[in-house]
Amino acid sequence: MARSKAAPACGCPVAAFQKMISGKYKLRIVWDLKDGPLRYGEIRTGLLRGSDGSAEIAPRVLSRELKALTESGLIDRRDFGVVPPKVEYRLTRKGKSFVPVIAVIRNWGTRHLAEAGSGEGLGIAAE
Amino acid sequence: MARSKAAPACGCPVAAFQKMISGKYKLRIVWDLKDGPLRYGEIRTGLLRGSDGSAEIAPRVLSRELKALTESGLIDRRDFGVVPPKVEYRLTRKGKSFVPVIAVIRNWGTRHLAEAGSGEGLGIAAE
DNA sequence: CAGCATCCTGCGTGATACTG
DNA sequence: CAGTATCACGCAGGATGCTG
Repeated sequence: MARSKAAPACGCPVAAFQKMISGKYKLRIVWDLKDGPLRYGEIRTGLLRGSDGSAEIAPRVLSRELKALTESGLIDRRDFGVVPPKVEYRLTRKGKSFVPVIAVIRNWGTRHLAEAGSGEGLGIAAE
Repeated sequence: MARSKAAPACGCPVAAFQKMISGKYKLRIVWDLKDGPLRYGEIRTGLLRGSDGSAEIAPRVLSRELKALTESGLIDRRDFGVVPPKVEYRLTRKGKSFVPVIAVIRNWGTRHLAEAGSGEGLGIAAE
């Protein structure tokens, strides 16, 4: 099965998936975005909940994750271009279709890892 | 830093999930194991299919992934202790419960990433 | 407020050689 | 056959400081 040329060698959706969500925050970001658009700062704040409180997220990191997600087509960047900068990130259609997948993961994790509901409030996988 | 606490701070199953499958081959390994136990060499060979043919997998890497998966409780190591070494790896109960999750991932990936049918044959998410 | 520029570090990953 | 040992490298990711 000669593969195309530039086509990544993965050959398996799983590899692409792993690459797409590589990074500590990507899944969290998508998940947090499921309830609606969020601003940069809101995402950042949301990421801090449930994490080690002491660790602030480097802008560089978050920025990169956001950009990667955008280029992956999971989220969409909306720049309002106003004086006090305002940028919102929202899920694309593709991103929304990905939410259930994360739900499955969370569900499994909750059952088999028993990682405590904790920080999330209670919006675990119930909705 | 200081993440060796008993109670992980993540607060979210997703983080644990990511950590558990961190590594390029872990998901592939579990997936390949779904059809039954495999020996070290078989896993290695199986991993090469669909990958860049040129890249051999370093034993050190595979070994570590296997060990990590074992410690994660997803797979079980069975050493026959015979002269020509023979070791089989098989999914644990937990590992088997994880297969459907991978199936969902593969399913999503196949639809939204259209990453080619892969070399997996076609037993995508059907079983 | 929402980023980008720069430096630095740990570890995941690959390659090679050796052993039980 | 099934690993372990060692060396080296690239990149994710954290910490600061600065800008439009």
